[in-house]
Formats: sequence, C-alpha cells, structure tokens
Amino acid sequence: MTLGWEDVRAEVLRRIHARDWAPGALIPGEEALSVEFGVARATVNRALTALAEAGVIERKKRAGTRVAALPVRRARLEIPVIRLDVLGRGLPYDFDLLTDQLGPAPVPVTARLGLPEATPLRYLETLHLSGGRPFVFEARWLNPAVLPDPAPDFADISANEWLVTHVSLVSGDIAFTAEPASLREAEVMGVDPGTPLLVAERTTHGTAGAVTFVRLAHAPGHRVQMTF
Amino acid sequence: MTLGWEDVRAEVLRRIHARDWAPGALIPGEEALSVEFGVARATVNRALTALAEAGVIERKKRAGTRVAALPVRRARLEIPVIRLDVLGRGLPYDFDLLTDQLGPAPVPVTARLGLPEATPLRYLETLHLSGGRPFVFEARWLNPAVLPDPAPDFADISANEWLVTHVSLVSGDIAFTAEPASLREAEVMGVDPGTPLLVAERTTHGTAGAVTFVRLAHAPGHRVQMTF
DNA sequence: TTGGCTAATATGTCTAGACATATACCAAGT
DNA sequence: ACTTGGTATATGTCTAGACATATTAGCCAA
Repeated sequence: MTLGWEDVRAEVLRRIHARDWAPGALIPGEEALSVEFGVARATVNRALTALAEAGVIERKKRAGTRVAALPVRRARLEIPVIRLDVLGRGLPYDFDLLTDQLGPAPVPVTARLGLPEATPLRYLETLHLSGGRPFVFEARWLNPAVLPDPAPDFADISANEWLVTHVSLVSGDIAFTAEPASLREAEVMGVDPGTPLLVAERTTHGTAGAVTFVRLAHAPGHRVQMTF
Repeated sequence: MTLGWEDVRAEVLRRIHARDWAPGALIPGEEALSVEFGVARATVNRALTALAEAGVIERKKRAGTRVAALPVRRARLEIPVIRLDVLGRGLPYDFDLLTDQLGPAPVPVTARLGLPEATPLRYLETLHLSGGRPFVFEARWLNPAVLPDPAPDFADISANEWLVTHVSLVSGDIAFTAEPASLREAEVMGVDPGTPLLVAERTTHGTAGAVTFVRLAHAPGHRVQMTF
C-alpha cells in the first residue's frame, strides 16, 4: 500500500499533537521525511504546504520547518447569500424593499469606500424575513457606477443577490460589533430600542473600484457560527 | 520568460472578473490551458486547485471546471491569543484572575462539550485589561482531565495562553452573538447592565476529548474584523 | 568588532509522464 | 420508459529529477 499526501499530513499532524515534535521545534526536512515515508519529496511538500496554510507549522527556506509556537487558530466564515442562509435553516424566505433613493451618502460611508465626500450613492433599506419574521435589516449604500443602464429592480431581486451574480467582487472586509437597536431598527424589526443587535458591516470593492457598503443588523439571538 | 502557477491563477482570475468566462460557465480543461499558457498540466492544476479552495471555481471529475455561480465568499478569522491582540493594538496588557474553583458545570456547558451532566469542571473568570481598562471578560470551564498533575497557576499565565502552548487543540467552533451585559459582566467591566456586548463562545476539543468552553464578553465598541 | 561576501542548504516550483478515481453519457437489455 | 452497465474523459495524485530562491552560517577584510 502506498501513501498519499493526506496520509503524510495526517501522520505529521499526529506527531505534532502527540508532542513527538514540540511547539517551536524543528522537524525533519522534506528529503528526510520522503525517505522515511517512502514517497517522493513533492508529496511531502504537498502535505507540509497544506499544514503551513492551516497555520500548524511555519516554513522558511534554509531555516527549515518548525511547529508553530503560538499556533494562530484560523476559523473560516462562509458568507452566504441571505436567502440561502434562511432557506438552509428550513424557513421560507422573503424580503421587503423599504427604501430606495439616490443622494449624498454619510461621510463615514464614502470614507470607507474611498470615494469623494459628496458622491451620490444609491441608498437601499431591505428587511429580510425568515418565516415571516424579521431576520436581518439591511442598510446598503451602492455605487451607481457599477449598475447597468436599465438598473435592475431591487424589489424583484435583493441587491445582495444581484451583486454577487452580476458584479465581480474582488476584495472586501467584514466587521462584527454589538450595538443597541436604533429607533429605526427597533421599529422595523419589532424590538425595543436599545436591544443588543449583532451588526455586520461589509465593504466591497470590485475591479472597477468601490462597489458597496452594507450594514446588516441581525435579529436578537442571531449567532454567527464558524468552525476550525 | 516562463510562467509560474501564480501567473496562471492571476490570468484565470482576470478572465473570470472580466466575464470572459461567466458565472456558471465551463472553462477549458487543464490540458487545453497548459497548452495555451505553455506550462505543464501540473502547473495549471496547482493554480486551479488554489482557486477552487478560494471558492472562485468548482471542479468535478469528468464534468470539468466551472466558474462558481453563487460564489460563497469566505472570510478568514485569525484568533490570536488575547495578550497579543492587545499588544498588537499598541497598548499594555494585563489580566486579573477573578475566580478559580472546581465544581459541577451548568448543563448547557457540559452539553456543548459532550460530557456527562454532573462532570466537575474547573471554572475560571479572567478579566483581560488593555491599557488598564477592561477589554474582555472571560468565563471559562476547563476539563481538569487535560491538566498535568501539578496544575499550572493561572494567576501567572492566562489559561488562554497556557492551553495553546501546552494542549494540542484539534477542533472547535466559535460563535458570535450580541447580548446585554449581565449584572456580573456590568460590574466587572464597568458598564451599565444591559449594555450590548459582543460575545464570542468557543468550544475546543483535543486529542483526549473535550478541553474547554469559553465565553468572551468584549468591551463595548469592540470590532471583530475579517478580510476576504 | 563590524561589515559584507560566499557557499551551503532547505524550501519553492516546474516538467513530463504515468496511473487512479469519479462520473457523465450512451447503449443495451428488461 | 426505466434500469443497468460499460466507457470515455476530466480532474486528482504520484514520481523523479531539475532548477530557482531565500536565508543562514561562516569567513575574511577593513
């Protein structure tokens, strides 16, 4: 029976977990491991590259490979389209477009998008419903430059979904905070003002520059879950 | 000049962003691309494998490679040791061990760890300080089975840090919620009860089973930031 | 002692060819 | 019409060997 790179990865991981190779310690080189396991060096390389990507080991040319001393744990968050998130929970999805207007955006918004202060942006307020109950209140500022000439009707398809299918999103960032529900949020979501809400703020850039800034206020009790 | 796998990845990504290859569309096979770019098929494979891991394309044997229709955006969260998180913000770090006792844990805690209901766990309350001000209030239940016989003194080293350096952590999950500050949290962190706090709950398992459940209540205004 | 050059070395990547594996598609049989 | 089974095909992985590149350790000169 011949070993594959996943077997090599598993065995190396086992030795690290078993503390055969302690945190911070140097582990044998690729050549040595390839001889020991009876595989080609490329196979060992594949395994170690995967482990390095996972943050378990640190590799440096000439210096060799060592077990990460303070392993930075990495969790991966998968950001689904809200509709699929709701459907995935087994509940019917719906949404209401509450506001849709064009006008100058607040300074913090244009600043985050890297646009001039007075840039007019399309402002959309959408309430996403899960089983008929408020799920997420979305406030979005959208750069009209990314929209095609007959602009899509966001009453039919949520802006969220239209963007991921029609605009190439290149990079962005997301931040989570806990904030008290504003008067507007409280009214729309049917909670008391000041209720703690999990808020996600996302900025997205595409090939042609700034695309959108979204603020998603989640219904009380919402959990954002990740595994590592 | 000869191309590397990163060049291939960049060019494929460019074509996807430029919509030469639309979402959902099939792209040429590895063999065809290797001929076009003048590289070995393994090089194309390396590039496409990386893109598939990033969620940009979907690959299936026999069926070929297609551009992801609804690209699931993935953000990576790096979970640092709290001390390094604080120091990384340029502030001095300190912590206080407020509580350290052994006793039966609440049912939700044992349930999450997959332990019998009455299991006695070590309960630690730690207040992490950033520049002398409350930063994170940590409530931790720790499986005493993972501790060595002369148990470490968590007044000297935070449990957080001792665990990552001394116990092999295999898997776990983390969830974020927004919750009102409890009376205890309000008192310890110097805020009003009911203040929205960003709460992270983490369960961790090691090679020898359940290790720990932590609840981290972050000071108001705290942001958990991710990039994609 | 310090600064910089050089050689040794471990990882990073590429190639060409081969075999493995999953599966879409089609054809044959019920 | 439906099921079953074979086959072609695209991706997945491995090997052996080579060259590239970063970086450290040691040496030598100012």
